[in-house]
Amino acid sequence: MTGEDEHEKTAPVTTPLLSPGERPTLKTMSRITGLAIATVSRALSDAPDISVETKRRVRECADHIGYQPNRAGQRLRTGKTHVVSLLMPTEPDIMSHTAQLISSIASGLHGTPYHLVVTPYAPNEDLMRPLRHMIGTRSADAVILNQTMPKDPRVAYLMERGFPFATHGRTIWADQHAWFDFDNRRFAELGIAALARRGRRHVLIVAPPLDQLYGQDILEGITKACQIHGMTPLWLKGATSDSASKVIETAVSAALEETPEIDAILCSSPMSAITAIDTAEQLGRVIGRDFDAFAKEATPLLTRFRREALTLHEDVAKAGKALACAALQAIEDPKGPRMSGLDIPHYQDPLDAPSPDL
Amino acid sequence: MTGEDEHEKTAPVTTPLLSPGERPTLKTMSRITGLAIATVSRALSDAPDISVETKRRVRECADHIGYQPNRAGQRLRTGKTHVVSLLMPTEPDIMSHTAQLISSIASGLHGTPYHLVVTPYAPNEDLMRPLRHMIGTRSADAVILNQTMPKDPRVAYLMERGFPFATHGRTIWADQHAWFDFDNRRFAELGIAALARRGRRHVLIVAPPLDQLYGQDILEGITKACQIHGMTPLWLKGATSDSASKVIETAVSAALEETPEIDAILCSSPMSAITAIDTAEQLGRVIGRDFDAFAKEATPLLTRFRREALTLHEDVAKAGKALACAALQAIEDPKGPRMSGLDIPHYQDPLDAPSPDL
DNA sequence: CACTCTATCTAAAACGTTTTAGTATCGCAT
DNA sequence: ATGCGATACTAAAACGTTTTAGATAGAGTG
Repeated sequence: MTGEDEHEKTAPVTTPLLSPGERPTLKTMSRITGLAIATVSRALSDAPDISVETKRRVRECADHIGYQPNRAGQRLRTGKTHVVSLLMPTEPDIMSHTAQLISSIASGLHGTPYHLVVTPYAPNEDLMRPLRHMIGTRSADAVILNQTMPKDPRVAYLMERGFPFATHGRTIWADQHAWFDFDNRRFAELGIAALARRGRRHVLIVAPPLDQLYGQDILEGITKACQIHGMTPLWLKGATSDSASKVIETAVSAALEETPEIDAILCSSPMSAITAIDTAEQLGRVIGRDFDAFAKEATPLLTRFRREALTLHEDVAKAGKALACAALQAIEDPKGPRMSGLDIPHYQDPLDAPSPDL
Repeated sequence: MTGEDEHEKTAPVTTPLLSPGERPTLKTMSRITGLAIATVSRALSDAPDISVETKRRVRECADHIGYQPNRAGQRLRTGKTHVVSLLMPTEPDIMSHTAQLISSIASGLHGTPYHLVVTPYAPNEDLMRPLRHMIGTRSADAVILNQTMPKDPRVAYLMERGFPFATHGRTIWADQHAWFDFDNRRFAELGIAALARRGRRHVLIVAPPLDQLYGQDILEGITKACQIHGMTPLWLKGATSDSASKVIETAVSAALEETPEIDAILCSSPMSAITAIDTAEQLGRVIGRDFDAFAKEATPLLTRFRREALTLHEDVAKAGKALACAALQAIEDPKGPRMSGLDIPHYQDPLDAPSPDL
């Protein structure tokens, strides 16, 4: 506390407590404190036959060097895995994006000795905490992140530590790490094109939040496609595609009244599309007649609830497989080439489809 | 092959290969084959300096006693955890039942040394395989099952082995193991009561599949409640609540034409409810005027898409927490009291609610 | 025969932890 | 002095695996 590292004579040339790459273990602390490994262990587990002073010292040392017990050692010794397993059928039912992603990543790991641990964190929580804990306890060989932001601090942290990982969604460092993403620029182009084909000219855009890279891609794709197809984009104000449905409703309602010539809606999420369509219909507009709507969806939500809507399927299962594969590859060769890919969407326009039997 | 255990003199009084509770390890096989542990290990990993004959013998022995490597040992030695971690935000968005369950179980484990591994399996796959593998490799201390059937063979297996577990949904052995379930009998009663209050008399029941216990509860609940409220239940034929929407559509359509006096629909899933409502409306009936619909849902699907429908919320997050807790308790004391609980639903009828501002 | 080579196997160490059995020290009653 | 019982610590074993550095033996070579 009193002196920094200014003059060396005060400190009795302590051997460096922790050599650079060394992971702190009980042995490390035993060396530092001069106590036996057993004593250190028992001190940390608050055993009754360790003096309070020793416990204090050990705990201080542990805090200082950032000791976290090695799970494998504990497991081997105690026979406890500290794992609870949830068996889950991979049903092709209406699983949300997340569930489907989990399921397909785990499936992608099938046949390898790896399995998938799910670590949820509250949205308002420190993003880094679960990551630090995972790396600290060495409880995984790789990590998969989703909902990555352009300058995601987690990605920066992982790259800096050289820890294997893959992201669902790109970052600004996309050329330096493994990722998988959906080609949202293409999605935007396909959407605008499909709406233009139906003779629509004024499209209301329910845009995604712009803090993730895909939002910007959609923005650019739409802008470009609108120029090509001679359409006028109208960006929804005051709401994004993941706003609460009430908020979207209000915003769409206002937009439609302000700009009555709107004859198309393009949404980046099925939920917002449903809300937008409902709102338009409540204002007396009929889908398919007065306007058309285009949106992407990971699970057949819109397809089922609003058959009139034009939908583009986002293949989450494919993303899961790819991410599993990328994670394995990153483990195998952390310095090696990074697997990544854009999933180019394919849109089959109902106009071109063989007429359904309805 | 030639002789069974008829006369003992043929076999040179082999010590029992595997004592009763013993888990086969490399040491076991070393003892059996007379080879060194190292040799056994290297034979299994197909090392180049082991003779083919030895490899054959070792592999045979391994198959015979059902050897599966201990993950903790491997992890400790190699430093590889064989875990890939997926970081997942616990967003309160429209997560499906499954995703929400996963998320809440994992949250329930927060603060304990346990974490959640998700093991998906294909619906057509052998139900027991993932379970056997998990127990075989000792890769978990407890398991949580969902979608349990009344006589679920997995439950029988786990009880027989004395392996800690908890189920989402009851079985016929519910008094002997930890479980958490939703009170579907009560759901049925509440639904019938709510429909009766609206003056409905002929209710079409889109029943759940009856291979799970909850289906039978709903059945009984409805039967009893209909008697009390003087309602006539009409069981949908040819489809259950998890049939494909086309199937439900056809069945509901047929039912409505055959029995025009139907003025209510009760569904055990939101998806089937949406389909049923749509079908009824396509036949010219208006919800709220000509009929009412009641369904339960885990995520606000129906609530968002069909606000006129009456919905009962099934609290999956609560189930997740309870299951996590039950699993931990089962680990702690496998012989101890089993935690279990019925989640009694509470229904707030919109008729009683303070009038909304719409 | 001695020497080297190769093929096959083994002993032992190591990973990090927890726990068992024990040692040393001291005060205190015999 | 001797024995006894705490108290506070430690040495060593064990968990199951993989890997390193030999060991053994037989074959081929000079």
